[in-house]
Amino acid sequence: MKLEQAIQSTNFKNETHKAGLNILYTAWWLKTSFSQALKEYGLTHEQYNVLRILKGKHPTHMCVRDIACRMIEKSSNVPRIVDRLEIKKLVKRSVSSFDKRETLIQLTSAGLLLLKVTTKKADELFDYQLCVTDEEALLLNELLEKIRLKEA
Amino acid sequence: MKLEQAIQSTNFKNETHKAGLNILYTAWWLKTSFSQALKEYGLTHEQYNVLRILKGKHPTHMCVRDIACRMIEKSSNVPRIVDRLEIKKLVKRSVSSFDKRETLIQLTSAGLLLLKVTTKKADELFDYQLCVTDEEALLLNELLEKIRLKEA
DNA sequence: TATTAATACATGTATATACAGCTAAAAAAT
DNA sequence: ATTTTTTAGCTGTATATACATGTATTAATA
Repeated sequence: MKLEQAIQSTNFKNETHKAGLNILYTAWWLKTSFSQALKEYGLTHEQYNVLRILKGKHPTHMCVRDIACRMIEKSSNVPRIVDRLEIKKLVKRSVSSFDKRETLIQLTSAGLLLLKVTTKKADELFDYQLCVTDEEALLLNELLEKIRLKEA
Repeated sequence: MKLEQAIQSTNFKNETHKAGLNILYTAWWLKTSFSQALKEYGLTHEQYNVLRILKGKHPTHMCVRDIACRMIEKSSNVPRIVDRLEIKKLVKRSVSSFDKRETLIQLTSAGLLLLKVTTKKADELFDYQLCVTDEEALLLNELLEKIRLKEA
């Protein structure tokens, strides 16, 4: 669907302005598809993101700060997301003995198992849902990284 | 900043997978910059979006459903966003005489004035912040619309 | 016409974002 | 060694998303 149909608007200030809205809309669309796929496993895409990040270090734990700086949305409230995951027994909290301020988070075996299933599902979704060739994806990545040049 | 730095990850399944994450991250970055700019006017970007949509029909009113289908994020809860705008006296609610189920929303003069100021600011931000040429923006738009081909 | 279905919006709940403030612990400074 | 500053994570509040349900009104149907 063209952006014009999606948001029922035709007068964009210029092509760059339209690109901004197009990025926002595409992100919403992608996030929604993704959330749908995770729904049957009782995970939100933020919870899934935290589990994925933890898997990168498994079986070692990670502190909250290290998880936070790997999140796609930097203003995510990681302690609260971990709360939800802990209730579902997908992760385990412990206090660091090196630095008692730090909370260490670790995947449980249930978390690891659920992650295995959902990762397969999520990867399939990405491959199926995103209609671009590798070359186009590469070009898209270059353009997105260029558009963000004025990043703080 | 490269995506790899932004989310401290290097092993993407493939270029398309990376593009998906890149879109999500870029959208977050853009939304954040945008919200920052609107902050001094006490508006969230969703509230701004509703005001912009209303302006398209001003001085005529619009019903909630028509606003909703023009929102970038389709699952936005428009009645609640209108609540906030109404408290700030930026919009006015009234009941349709044709169909008493419909709530009609209209910009107030205060809303119109605030929109004038914030639109200038927002447009400047877009032009300044997004580092692409018109040709690149056009290409980006084509790629984003292609990637969404499997849209429901 | 009376009943049923559909529509428009409001409202409730769980989760998340955005951001400020708090507490405890560690690091730095005096 | 004591005080101050910084850091890490938790908690509170306002707003938003995602989704389900409720209520009034209109449209459709028997």
